[in-house]
Amino acid sequence: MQYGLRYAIAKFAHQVPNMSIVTTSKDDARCHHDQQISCANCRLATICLPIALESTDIERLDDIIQRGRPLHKGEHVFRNGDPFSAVYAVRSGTLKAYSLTDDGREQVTGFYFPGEIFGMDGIGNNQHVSSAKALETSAICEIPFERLGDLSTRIPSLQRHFFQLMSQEITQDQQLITQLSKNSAEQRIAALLLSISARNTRRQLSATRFRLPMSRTDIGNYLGLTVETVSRVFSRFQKLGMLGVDGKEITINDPAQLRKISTGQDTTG
Amino acid sequence: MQYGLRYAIAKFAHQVPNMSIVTTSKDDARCHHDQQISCANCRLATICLPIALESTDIERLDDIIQRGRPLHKGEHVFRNGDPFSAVYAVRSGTLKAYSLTDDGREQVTGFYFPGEIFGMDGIGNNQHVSSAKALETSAICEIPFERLGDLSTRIPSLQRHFFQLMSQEITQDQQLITQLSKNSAEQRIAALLLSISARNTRRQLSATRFRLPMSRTDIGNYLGLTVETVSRVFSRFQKLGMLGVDGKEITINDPAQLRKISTGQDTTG
DNA sequence: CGGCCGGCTTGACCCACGTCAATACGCGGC
DNA sequence: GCCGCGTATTGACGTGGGTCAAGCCGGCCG
Repeated sequence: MQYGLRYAIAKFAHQVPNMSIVTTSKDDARCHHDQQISCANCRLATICLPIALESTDIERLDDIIQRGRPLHKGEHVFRNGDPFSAVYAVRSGTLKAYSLTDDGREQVTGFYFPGEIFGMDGIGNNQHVSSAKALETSAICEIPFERLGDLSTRIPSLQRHFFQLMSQEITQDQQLITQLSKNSAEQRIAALLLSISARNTRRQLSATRFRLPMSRTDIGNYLGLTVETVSRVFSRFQKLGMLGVDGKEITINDPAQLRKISTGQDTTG
Repeated sequence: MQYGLRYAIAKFAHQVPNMSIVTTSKDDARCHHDQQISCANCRLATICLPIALESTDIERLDDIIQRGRPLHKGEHVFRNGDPFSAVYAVRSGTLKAYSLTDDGREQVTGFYFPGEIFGMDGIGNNQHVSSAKALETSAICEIPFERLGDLSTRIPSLQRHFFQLMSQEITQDQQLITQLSKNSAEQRIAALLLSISARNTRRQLSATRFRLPMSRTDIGNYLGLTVETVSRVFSRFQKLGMLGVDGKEITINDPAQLRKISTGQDTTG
């Protein structure tokens, strides 16, 4: 009940991080107030906080960010209807955001990787209109919004940064809208794989080999497709040689071809 | 070239207005700096600016908002790629936002009615990632973002208001995503009609009789459907008696039934 | 080690919606 | 009033991906 929790193992972090950092371990969980982990030395900060802040400003930011223990797979950060009090940054692991339709079905609205920020949907009416849960063991930073607002009035670049974050979320949503309304199953899946690949690159991970943290069902749900279709497209891509698929382990053999497909410039019948 | 224009006939305005106000007339167009139209006396302000501001604060806001002449049907406010410098509020008329896919097709991402704010997509990377054009003769208010940011640091409630606006845009986009990925043509169209009806209500216009400002093509594009499907659904709804359709003039005869359809609770075969 | 359960794959079938095409409507211009 | 063109309607037909129904694989627990 209540919120999910406020499990922030470390400090700030945001839109696509730098490095996967140590995976959430017990050691991290022990971190406390005086720990070495802070925005100032977080390796995700270059992505999460790409703004020039005075070190005193970073300290102020550090002060408001909450820590906590790691989330286990399936645990919620917040649920639809919870009062809104904070936005969150992924430090490690992966989360998904989703909402429920009136008839109770789930709609996945996004996947969040280390360095990315989520939970901004709740600002509008002071309560979350979606839920967020961990797809695997994850660690997050909680950024209380009220205090962030206060801080923003004193640090204009921080305010601008948050406007940018929200604007990016809007842009992403609109890209998904275009996908859903115009593109075929193959195009959507190619685009998602490329998106994950790009986000890995920014975290300095491999762009061509990675493990999908989400299930086929989640992928289908996110892209407006059924599990069966997702599975079939994966098989087709593999058969064509552009993709290696071994369960959740993905190898992109032919990024160029994948890009062609995603943009509809594919010539291969 | 350049921006579209910066045609703001009046002052502020935002998320769904209060009243349709005088339609854009030559008289409005003559309004100048010292004119009676300001945020303080704009009838849309209760919707556009639902925050308590000191009158001195309203004056400051007034000072930064640009005026201009009305836009004609088809004119752009901004285009994809234009540098971002302002957000806009609809004062009268209707506009659509859209982007182009890589292969040049249009994707309508939203319709904007009097009192609603648009153009926030550009904040993220300082340039617009969509275009906005007038569907009919319209008047808008331009709110230079840089100065708005400065002002927000001095008026915290204004900052919060803009965070809320952007959050609402995110929520709306996510609702559309759900529509596109889960709902049938009939459900999507029923939902759009109800949305327009609700927005009319907030402007104190009729909830059951109105003129659609956009073409069937735009509706289809927005909802991820073809013109033909839109037309067929309209005909079907009319045949079933729940809707009166006369070109762009719409009469909702059975809102309850429409609501049932939009939420998938329809029983009628 | 074996059995169970949840997630994934594959096949056969079907239907909502897209495509193509013909026709009708409505509005502005002359 | 008539012409012309863009927008809307309607019909006939095809298909991408949904639905239903079997398997299958792999991890976990006893």
